[in-house]
Amino acid sequence: MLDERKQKVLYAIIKSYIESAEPIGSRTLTKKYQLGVSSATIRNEMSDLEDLGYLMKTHSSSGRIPSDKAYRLYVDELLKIETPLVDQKENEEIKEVLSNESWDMDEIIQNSAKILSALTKYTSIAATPKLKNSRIKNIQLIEIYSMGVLVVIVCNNGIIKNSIYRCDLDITQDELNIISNYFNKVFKDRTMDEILNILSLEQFKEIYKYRDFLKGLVDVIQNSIEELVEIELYSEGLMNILNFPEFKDVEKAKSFISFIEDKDLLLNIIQNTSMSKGIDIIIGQENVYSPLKDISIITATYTLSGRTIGKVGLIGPTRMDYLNLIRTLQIFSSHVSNILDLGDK
Amino acid sequence: MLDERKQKVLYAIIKSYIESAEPIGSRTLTKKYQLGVSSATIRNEMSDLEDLGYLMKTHSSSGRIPSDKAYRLYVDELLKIETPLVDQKENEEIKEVLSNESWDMDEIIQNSAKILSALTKYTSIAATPKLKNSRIKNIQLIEIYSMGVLVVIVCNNGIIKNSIYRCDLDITQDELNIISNYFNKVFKDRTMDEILNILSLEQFKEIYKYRDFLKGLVDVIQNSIEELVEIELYSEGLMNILNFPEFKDVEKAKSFISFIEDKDLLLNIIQNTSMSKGIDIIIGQENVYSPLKDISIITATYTLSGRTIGKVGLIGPTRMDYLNLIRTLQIFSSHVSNILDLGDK
DNA sequence: ATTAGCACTCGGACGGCAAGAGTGCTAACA
DNA sequence: TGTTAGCACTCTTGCCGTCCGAGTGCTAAT
Repeated sequence: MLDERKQKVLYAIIKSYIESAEPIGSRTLTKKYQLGVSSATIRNEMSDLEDLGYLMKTHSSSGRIPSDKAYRLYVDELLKIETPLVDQKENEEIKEVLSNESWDMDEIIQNSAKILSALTKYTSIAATPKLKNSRIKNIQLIEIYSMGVLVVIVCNNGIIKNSIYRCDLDITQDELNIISNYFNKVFKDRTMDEILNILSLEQFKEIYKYRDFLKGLVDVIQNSIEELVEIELYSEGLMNILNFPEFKDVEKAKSFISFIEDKDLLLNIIQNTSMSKGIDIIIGQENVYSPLKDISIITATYTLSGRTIGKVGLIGPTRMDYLNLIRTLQIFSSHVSNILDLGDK
Repeated sequence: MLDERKQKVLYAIIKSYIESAEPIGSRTLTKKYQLGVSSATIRNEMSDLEDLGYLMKTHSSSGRIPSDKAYRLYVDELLKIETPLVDQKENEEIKEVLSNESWDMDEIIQNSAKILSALTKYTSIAATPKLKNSRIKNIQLIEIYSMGVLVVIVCNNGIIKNSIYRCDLDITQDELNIISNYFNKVFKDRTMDEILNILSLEQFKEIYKYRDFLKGLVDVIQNSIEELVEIELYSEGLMNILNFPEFKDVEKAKSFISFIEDKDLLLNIIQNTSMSKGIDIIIGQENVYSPLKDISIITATYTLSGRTIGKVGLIGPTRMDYLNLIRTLQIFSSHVSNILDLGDK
């Protein structure tokens, strides 16, 4: 464990580096922060901190920059503070901005990413919920003249999915109602996963006379459910990273961007963080994906009726502004959860 | 009008510059292309072309680069060729890639932008149709237990919009059917614009007993239609721009990006191009928006049953590969139109 | 344990210099 | 008269040496 002065020095360096992105030396540090000792003393402390693995030099006579280990110490400290110092103004702002939302869950999540990146000036990501375990609330078939049948699936969490079943068969709305009533009986309170498993023509023996019609319909429903179960990943504010000096080199920027655009990889990484409630942070090389050993990812979960169903996060250089981002993300995820719960009432 | 040799020289310079982004000198030009004369002659021709406004120098002893006027001459020539040399392979490729599409028009347009940027490595944009003049085909109200009423609006061009009307009022599905039948009667064959104008409670005197219920419903319908009438602009492949040497300077890249992100401005610019069928090109300073005097925009229209309803385009440096992009865009827009017409059958 | 002082080390900015690519002009040529 | 070879001149780019400032690490004094 670091003694008090070492920690004070380390935090000062971290803060300075987060601010300026420049290595900092002992003399500048003493001028910027009141540390109560001379630059020579700081010099010794810095040397010790380097031996302990918290600081690094970019070259033999440069100032020091924090290592991943230092950031880890720093954020763990930040996360210990249970109730974050909620900035009332920011709180209201987020609430305000989120409140003009529609009730469509997909839209809420996607917009969340947009708002978050606009608010923080970082790149944001948001993953839609895994719907494996959500249930079908209602399924409706509606005749649309000359086009076919509109299939509307409503889930218990407010998600609505519709698709068109194009068919030439003559079928009346009354008959469609019979079929959809039957579906509702069979699907009632089953999870998506269960439905995918049992979905086949044999299930519908009792309405066998519609089998020609059902044949195609079952496919349409299956496709719809598969799309619902799929996790979607949105990212916004990609461009924000161009404002960070560490990405002024276009090649670096490009590699960052192709990383973000590889949704599968990204999804994998954030799904692997703990699904427990709260903030999760991956710093630099803690990330298994080596090409991007100098970016950090902060994620928060959002919940629906208490269950964790998705994630929202921010990505930036390891030097990111953890203090403020953690706070923003905490406020944000709780507001999103509230809105989702409201939609589910 | 330019004599044949001048034109030949000019086109060689244009092609070379499109390829390499480097100013080219007389000697290099003669080595690269068989022009049949010596570099000194070319030198004279280049000097003439500069006087005519087709070429520019980056500094007093540099090679020449084409001016906007030169590109204009060049693309006008290209556009004169009525039937483009359709590359059969590319044709098939685009067809293939587009064929896996859903029937949702919004999705088709958005995916078109994605595919186009992936195919060309340029930044693409696509504008959804103006639906002012499309008509409502069908409107349905569906009860969703404990959530309210699902409002489904189907347009004659296959677009479907649904929204939830949250209300606590007790109303049966039979009553909902009465209301939606009434709506269908009133709205039948009216355009969106017309409906927006007449939409008010007074219209529904005959079903006055539902007025409490209708009060909120009318708002929901109005919002839905307003969203349908709005033009949406998608852009994809923003990052592709970073591959062009002219944007290796991060500041330039940022200004390009903020231009693309200003959807209103962009929409304005592409809406102002002629709505006639075919390809439209804005080169450099032809664009009224001065901050980006060195980018070009190529747009093509797509149609639904013969009527032009939207645009799709590509954006890049003025030095963009007009020849191939025009061809790709032509093939592309005709395929998209085909798919839309199919969905409308 | 702390601090002042000093020698030493880098990176970055600046200036000069040579090489390379290009131009414009002139004079000779077919 | 149009074309070409030749030459002087220009401008960019990369390279090299130098200088300066910010930093470190060590030693000796407090």
